[in-house]
Amino acid sequence: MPKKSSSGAPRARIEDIAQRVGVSKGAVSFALNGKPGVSEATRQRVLAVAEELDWGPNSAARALSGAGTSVIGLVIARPAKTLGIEPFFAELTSGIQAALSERGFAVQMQIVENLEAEIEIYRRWWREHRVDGVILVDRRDVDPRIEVINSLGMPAVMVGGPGAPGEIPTAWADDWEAMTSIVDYLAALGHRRIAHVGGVPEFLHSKRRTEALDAARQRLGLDELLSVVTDFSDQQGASATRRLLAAAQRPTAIIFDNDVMALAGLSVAMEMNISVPAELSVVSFDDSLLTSLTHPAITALSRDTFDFGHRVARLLFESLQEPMPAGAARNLQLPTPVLQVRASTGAVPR
Amino acid sequence: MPKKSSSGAPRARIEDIAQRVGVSKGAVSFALNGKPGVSEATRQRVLAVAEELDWGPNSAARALSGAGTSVIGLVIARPAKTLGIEPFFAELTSGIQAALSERGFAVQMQIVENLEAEIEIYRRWWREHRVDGVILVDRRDVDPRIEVINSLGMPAVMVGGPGAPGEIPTAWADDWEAMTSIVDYLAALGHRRIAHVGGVPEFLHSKRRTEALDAARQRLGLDELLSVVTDFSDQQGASATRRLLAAAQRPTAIIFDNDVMALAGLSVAMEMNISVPAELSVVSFDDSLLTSLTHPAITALSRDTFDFGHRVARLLFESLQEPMPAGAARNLQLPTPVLQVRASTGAVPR
DNA sequence: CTGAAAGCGCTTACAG
DNA sequence: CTGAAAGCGCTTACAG
Repeated sequence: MPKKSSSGAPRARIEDIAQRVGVSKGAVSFALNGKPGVSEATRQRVLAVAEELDWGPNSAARALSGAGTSVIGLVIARPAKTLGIEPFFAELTSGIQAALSERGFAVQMQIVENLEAEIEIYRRWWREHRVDGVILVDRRDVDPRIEVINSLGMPAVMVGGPGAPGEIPTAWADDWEAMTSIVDYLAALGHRRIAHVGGVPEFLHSKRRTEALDAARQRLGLDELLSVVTDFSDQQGASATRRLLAAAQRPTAIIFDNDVMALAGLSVAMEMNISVPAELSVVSFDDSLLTSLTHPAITALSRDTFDFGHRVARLLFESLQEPMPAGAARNLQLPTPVLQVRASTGAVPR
Repeated sequence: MPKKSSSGAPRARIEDIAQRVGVSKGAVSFALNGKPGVSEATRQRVLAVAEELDWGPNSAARALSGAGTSVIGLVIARPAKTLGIEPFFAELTSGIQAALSERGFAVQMQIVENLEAEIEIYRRWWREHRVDGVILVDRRDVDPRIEVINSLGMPAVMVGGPGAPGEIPTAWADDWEAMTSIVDYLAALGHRRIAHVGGVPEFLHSKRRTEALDAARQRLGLDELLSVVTDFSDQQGASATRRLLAAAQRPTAIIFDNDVMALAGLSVAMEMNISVPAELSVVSFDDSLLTSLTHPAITALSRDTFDFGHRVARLLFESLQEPMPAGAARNLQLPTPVLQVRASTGAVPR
């Protein structure tokens, strides 16, 4: 319970404007909100005085009289250490914010350690009327959040697909096609031993990628290699790479599920004196500044993550305005990421 | 104005609890908030029913009756592109959140392009009672935010020092000493031509570092070299490095003001076939996963940024509880970052 | 076109 | 120990 701050002018209320202008509070409210019921002359006076007093609506009062909070929640359940380094979320958040602030919404954000904590936060935020809706990221293959969100009746958008989870609108890019485009490219360069350092298999996008890789290998008659499972961290990316490169028949190309692991993998190759791309091609599934910072720069799937965030936020707004009829769900397929070829990939070593 | 969501159970109110238990709303409020005025038996019944109904306080109602919003604001005025990649802010934010969520506070975050936009957000958030206080980062040498915050009377903590700006409590680490420790270390390795790829000179910490470097050079009798000014971005870091390394008398060591630029600088050195650390030592002022991901790993000043955020948040809580008497200001000096020596530094080339 | 009044869900003196 | 009532700052039918 913070006390009133000592200095600073008291913040104006509608009452103050009403007194100065000499009309009722109701009239001021109508004038400020552009509703009919006041003369144009009164409206102008009200607006002028509001400006002069630097008035703004008390968000608590507004929320209490049914207007909603104009706050959107975003919870990310990943270890803070690895999160900090992943440019993806910062860009996504920027895009979300850009769309939200156009409409006077703010983003309330929280980083937590696991899914249980994430779910508990949704419950609390909803119970306490802290947000009007949430954006869910890192969709799971089997995702307990969906049932919770639906039972709460909380407006939400899920990032990750394909397929609509119950009534929750979903925005997704085609990870299958994306992975296929990488494998086709590497196969065209002559690679037949293509390894994959994947992410958390519980994440739907990770699973889709691994499945797509297997399908492509079969279609193209490539060697069967395991996809290594990691937690997306640099450590696990590095140790997976070490294991792969130490094998008798080492791969000629490795696909990493994110930019951080690709970077770590590149370092490991240098450590082991394996030249990239002469002896090993490296591809990252995520693009970011990181991938062009290295030497050689890393070939990566590129997408406009800022725009992605922007679209996701707009999708959420649509649901806020007219909640889904039961059974229906809005879906938004985003552009498939495009391969940005850089110096880390080349023809298979002869 | 979002409509009520279609599905989902209605959220319980104090009224609902009062009806079930058969007491007044006031009694329920006392019971829930642990205040005297209700019998222990009643309190237990109330708590049980609240639990059963999954009740939580409507934050708008609470805020409106004077309890504050339990929301802290954080605005970062840096280009989203470079921000995404800087682990510093994500770790700081995590630390802040850890301290805040212990007390039921949430963080409202916004990334903006410039200082003017940042200031406008503070005004709006305060006008609209959206936050109880804010945490300011990237302190400027001449910082217009200080006057704005003071005139609003908004509780705040400034990250960056030294010295207290007006009445705003300040948390800071000693950048002067930190820079000195780097230069001493490099000088001990025999380096005499030490260059510096600095950040935005308007930022107080950047300015302090540059001054400390000049002082150390003079004290140690090192060669005078300019500190290059950048915007902290990888591009400017890379081009500054190229310029430095192309000079007739190139430096034998370069100090980079953040990890992203150090990474970019390392890539440039590789591009130019300048071996690190044999021909060039590289030091980063920021430590993060990035610096250990490279090959060679980068020597860097290391600090516990998570803990930093935690302390900053606690400092803000203190001000929320008892606002500063005019003139007084709380200050918190944080541990000076410690040099983490890695493979990117070595003896001066002979 | 305008005013007076009730209501949103809490908290908190004030009576009993 | 408990209840009835006022108040926080808005919005919104309801009368005039």
